[in-house]
Amino acid sequence: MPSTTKDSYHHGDLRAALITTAMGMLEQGESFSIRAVAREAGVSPAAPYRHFPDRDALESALAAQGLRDLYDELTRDRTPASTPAELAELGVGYVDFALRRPALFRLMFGNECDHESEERVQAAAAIHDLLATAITTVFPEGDPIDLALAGWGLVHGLACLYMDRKLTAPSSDDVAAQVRASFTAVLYVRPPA
Amino acid sequence: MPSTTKDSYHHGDLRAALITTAMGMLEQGESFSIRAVAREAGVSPAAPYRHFPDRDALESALAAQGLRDLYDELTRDRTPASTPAELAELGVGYVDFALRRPALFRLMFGNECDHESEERVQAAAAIHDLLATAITTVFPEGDPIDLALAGWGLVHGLACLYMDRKLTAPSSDDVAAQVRASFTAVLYVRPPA
DNA sequence: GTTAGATGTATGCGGTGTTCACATTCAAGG
DNA sequence: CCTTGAATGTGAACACCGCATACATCTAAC
Repeated sequence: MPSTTKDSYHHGDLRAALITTAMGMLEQGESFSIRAVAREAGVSPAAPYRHFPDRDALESALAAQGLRDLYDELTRDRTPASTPAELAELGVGYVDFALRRPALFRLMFGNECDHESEERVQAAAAIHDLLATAITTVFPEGDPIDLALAGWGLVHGLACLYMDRKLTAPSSDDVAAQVRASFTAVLYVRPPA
Repeated sequence: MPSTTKDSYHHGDLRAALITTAMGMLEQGESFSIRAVAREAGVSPAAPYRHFPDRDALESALAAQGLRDLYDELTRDRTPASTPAELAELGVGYVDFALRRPALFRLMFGNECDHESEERVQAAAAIHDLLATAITTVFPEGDPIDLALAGWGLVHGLACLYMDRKLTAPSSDDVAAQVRASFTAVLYVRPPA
């Protein structure tokens, strides 16, 4: 069984080590570079290219992992959303994830994600399904496509705006409160006759 | 009157030339680098640093210009929004801007925008006001803060998602239609009793 | 006119992604 | 068991980047 540390010429499981190392860098502070990841993994700058054709491929692997993490967070300790309030909590979870792991979130949603990696599309599809079923359950009479569009757009926009400091809140609890408030505001407002 | 082309040791108006050159690069294709801008302006790589302390400062100037452009687009040929449909058109304009000038849009909204440049905050404030008055005019009875949060979040999220290909549409007209559809879907949906 | 400040240049440092030739190791077949 | 080929690592290099520092040149104000 090959170990994770490099006690010989060959690393053992460099691919996994690169991913966890890069993920660790993403968690604390923006930047991550292939060279820095290689350095921290105790390997030469060219070694990562044996496992990922280029930087985008590594990013894609990280993004896929991030999508799975997000899905897990949104489903853990929660029954499928069946009320507007529970739907709002999905949004709160989405925004919270973005603010706790902004660099990863950017990798997941903030680029054109190239030409799909299979695990990535699959992880994204799981989240899409989660949203779609929640929407149709909570609003059986509305247009599910348009409502999902609006719901995703709303929480994604809030996530980005908080992440980039265009909106601010004193604490993550306040962020959550504002997400809920915007959600109910838009749900219960009546256009004037 | 100094010309824009470099016919002598001094450029004439390098600061403006750098901004327009960089803006031109942003318009077509993502990247822009200080060195490339300097190259295209026919000037040495270090020259820009006489006019901008660092890259962020140039980006801030570009972002400010972008914010003014966005404001102009949102107000040109339009009366102040007084109906939900007109409010939706503001959102359509916002998303359309993002898709026509994605690299600039990212500079405007996709980073922490550091420590404010004065022209930048001012340009941003103008847009905030535009949104706030539109919201209070269209929904005099709703909570204006929460509704503005939701409205901005919605259109910003849609803009980002289309920009990063998480959502797709055949043409910009289709994007506009989907923005309107999500807007009305969320406005007229009734939470089940 | 001289001189001081503004503006441009040349050069260099440390960083990046990526490639290429080469080294080492592992795993399979004779 | 030994050979051999594929997988995986190394080292050096290229072209780019942001940025700093020392120096050159021009302009404007006294």
